[in-house]
Amino acid sequence: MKPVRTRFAPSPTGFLHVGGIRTALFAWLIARQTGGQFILRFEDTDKKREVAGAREHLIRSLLTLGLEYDEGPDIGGQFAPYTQSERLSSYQDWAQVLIDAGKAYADPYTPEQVQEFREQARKEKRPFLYRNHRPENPPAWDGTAPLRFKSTPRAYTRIDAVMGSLRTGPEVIDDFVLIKSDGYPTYNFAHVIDDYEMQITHVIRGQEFLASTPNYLNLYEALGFEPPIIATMPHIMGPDGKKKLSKRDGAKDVLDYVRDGFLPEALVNFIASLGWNDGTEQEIFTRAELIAKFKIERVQRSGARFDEHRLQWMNGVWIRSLNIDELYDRSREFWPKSSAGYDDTYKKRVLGLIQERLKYFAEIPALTEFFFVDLPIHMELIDNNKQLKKLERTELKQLLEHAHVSLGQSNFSVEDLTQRLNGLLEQTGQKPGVLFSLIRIASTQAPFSPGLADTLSVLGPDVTLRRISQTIDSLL
RNA sequence: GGCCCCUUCGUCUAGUGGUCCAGGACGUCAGGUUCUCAUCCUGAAGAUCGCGGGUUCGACUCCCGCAGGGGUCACCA
Repeated sequence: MKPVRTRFAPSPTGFLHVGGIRTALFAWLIARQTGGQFILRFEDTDKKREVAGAREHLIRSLLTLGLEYDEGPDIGGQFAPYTQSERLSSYQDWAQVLIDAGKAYADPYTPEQVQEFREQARKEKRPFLYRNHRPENPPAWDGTAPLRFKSTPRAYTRIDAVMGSLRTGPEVIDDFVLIKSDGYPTYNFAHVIDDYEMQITHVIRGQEFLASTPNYLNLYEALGFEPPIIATMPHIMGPDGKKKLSKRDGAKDVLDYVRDGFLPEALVNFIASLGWNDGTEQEIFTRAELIAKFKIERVQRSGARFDEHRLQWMNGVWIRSLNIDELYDRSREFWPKSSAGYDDTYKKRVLGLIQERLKYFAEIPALTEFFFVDLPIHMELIDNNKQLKKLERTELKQLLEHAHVSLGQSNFSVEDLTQRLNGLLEQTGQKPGVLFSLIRIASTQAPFSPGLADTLSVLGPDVTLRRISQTIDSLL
């Protein structure tokens, strides 16, 4: 058995969205579960479309999600280089092989002429096939004209690891361009050569390549290469469920999710579960479980819609699974400016209180602000509270004064606070819905907060009593 | 238009002839957990399995049509 080698081969034309990441993830999983290699290759044969910084961005996206590769443009490897623009001589050599075998020829037409053929076909509502115009005696290829593949049209029945058995007729086979007039190979040619030379065993790619795969098969035959196992992934759809998720339609960069405080393990879990499951009712998978359980045959053939709600839920599950030290470590850069003067111990206590309500780290400032600064008095929190608005201001004031006295004697441990809070309930004869709401609002001025005793304990006596006093004053 | 792929609750999905008048999860709604938000627990609503034919004692599951959606038909990948 040949060692498994999979690859992810993006073109450096932009960022990586969830669709791209999923392809990379599945390729990575296959490599990891078989002890094989995962290779990164840049397909940069279209100079016009290249975006500055895209290479670094792509690499960072993969590494951030933990999809580390064994060979790649920046780290090299046995089959370096891993950037197509640096492999031109390879393509030249194989092009020559094809020319010598009578399997490639120079395209004698001008782009305008080819365009005309195309228009004509379109007008006749027929698919465009270049080979209908294949020249009888093409000139020798001097590198200035496109080099075309001389195809041998035939039907194919093939097995796609995801799509299953696929059948196409000879009408889909055409003489596609191998080498462009600018000297660069097309994707169609370059990837076949590279996959062969890099000994790639599994090609995992998006559905947009499904239609051209028979052409690649034809080229593999002409070159005498054994084709790799091919797995074609359905597209991930945008929110409308129709179009494939694309950058134009607001598909987000995966790194944007990381920037918003989504955990890589949650992102990986979520992306894997878009179109794949292990047949059980398990939803949460660790990286190790994915490696152990992933099966390309179980990947869904239909496109899946990207549901951010579900991602948030899953991220929350992952956040809750972390111990407090690790959670704190991972959330460091998300704390509000106002927390700067507070030490790690304090912030960890705060984090412990909000852990179960966090969906992603970018919510931390909104959830924790009142632990660091006094929020302005929000009287409408009282006025809009359906229990509190029934009471006179003097009554509210009295309740807070009682609380101030009792809490003033507390050591502010959670136990003591709980006891005193319960004591106040008896003393005032009020229901928790009234008393606790009031104290909670007075001491936080926030629309919501963690449990009262926990919150007060973290806030401490100085802050708690000061804020209660301030609220009393503003009730006058 | 040709060719190819797809089609189960709003969403992600389980399901490979009978155990499915279809199961789980997210979301939604209701109730509970001494206050809010969240977590957690319980419960509810939610899919005549795209439609129509067939095969079969029996079909979500097999076959054939149709419809809808998507992809592709570049010197882009």
